[in-house]
Amino acid sequence: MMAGAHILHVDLDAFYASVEQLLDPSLRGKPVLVGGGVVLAASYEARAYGISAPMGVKAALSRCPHAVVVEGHFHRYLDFSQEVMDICHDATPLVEQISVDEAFLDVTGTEHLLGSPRQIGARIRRRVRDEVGLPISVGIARTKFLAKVASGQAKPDGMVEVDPDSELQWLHRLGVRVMWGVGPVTERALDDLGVSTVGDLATIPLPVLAGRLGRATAMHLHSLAHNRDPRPVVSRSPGESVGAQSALGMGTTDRADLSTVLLGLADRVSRRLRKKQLAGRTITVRIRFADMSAHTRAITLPTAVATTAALHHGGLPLLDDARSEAAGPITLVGISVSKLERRTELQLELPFDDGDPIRAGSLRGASALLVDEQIDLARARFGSDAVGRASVVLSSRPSVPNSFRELAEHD
DNA sequence: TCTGGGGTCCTAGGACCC
DNA sequence: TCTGGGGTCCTAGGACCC
Repeated sequence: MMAGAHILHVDLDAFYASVEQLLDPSLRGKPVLVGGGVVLAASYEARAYGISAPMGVKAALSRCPHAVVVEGHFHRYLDFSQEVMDICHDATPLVEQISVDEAFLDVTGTEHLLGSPRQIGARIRRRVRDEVGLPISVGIARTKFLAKVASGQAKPDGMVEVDPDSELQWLHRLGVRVMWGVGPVTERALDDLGVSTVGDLATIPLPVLAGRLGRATAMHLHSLAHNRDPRPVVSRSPGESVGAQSALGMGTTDRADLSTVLLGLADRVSRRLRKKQLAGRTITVRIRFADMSAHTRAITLPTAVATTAALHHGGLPLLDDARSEAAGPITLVGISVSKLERRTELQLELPFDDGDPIRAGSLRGASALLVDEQIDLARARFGSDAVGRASVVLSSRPSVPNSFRELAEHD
């Protein structure tokens, strides 16, 4: 990193749980769990009992019987997130949002205008607390890695600035789990090498590390342990895949049930693709058996697709194939689309009852709204399985009819 | 503690091309 | 009939993150 860079990492504390406490004052000061089967977020009051995501709610309640479990207002979370990101953008245009509740800010060179990084961080924390109502922690350092670790050390509701003159001393005393890229498996592998702190890690020669962890992981961790992190803060790319998945409780072996689940997921994914005006060439289906073993199948198509029917039609054979890996109930089904392309045209298949059961084709992309209206229209006419029936018709035909323009003209 | 839903990145092998 | 070295694309699995 160039000397003198000033990077902030901002991280909302227990985000979902904090929003719930904001929306319902009776939850404030209490242990709050957001989630259903598993804990998605736990308030700090709950964390004091050793609860953390993704622990099962039952297990969490056995540790803290008086914890309050709430389902969560997931649509609201995005709004709160956006308000916070807007505040960040007031400090610098160079904001890299890395998830719903975190971002990096590069404030290098804004000192004259806005004050020191510490003053900027303090102002962001104050504004988020006063204007949004949420606690947020801030880490300040010369690199993204150190800033991220610092915000972790600052939690909850604090701010930590890493002194540029003593970065290594500060970093090396910490446990390796603070590093991005070290999870349970890597932590165990490092433990076998006698490594428990970042300082320990820095003493291990790169070839030894690579032999144990693989080349890329080794180089990554080796660099970070030696405080080398040249990654710049960049405004976020559009994303590389869109997916949806659903856990099925006890699971099922029934193919019709699985097909229905897949259809629902395909519909969710296709709606999001259309909203972003994206389509993808690779469809990946993922399943899980009761023993948690996971299997995936993928296919890459010659052209990008974005419709429910196309995803369902493409994904069902993949699901069938993945199922052959083992016997027993499927406990999770997921589908995702990658190799995304920006679309100027949107595809659509709809069933009709005028003798010709289906028309399919493309529509000029500016009318994403129109497409959603068309699908809603089809649903209203044919019921919720309209798109499912369309896909059945499609699968019985060798090729997709290509005259949707007619449909657009019909309406 | 028996596990949600959204993602990213890496590895290894195979097919295929020149 | 047997065969190098380099590259790209694809697929399956796995680790990790929030």
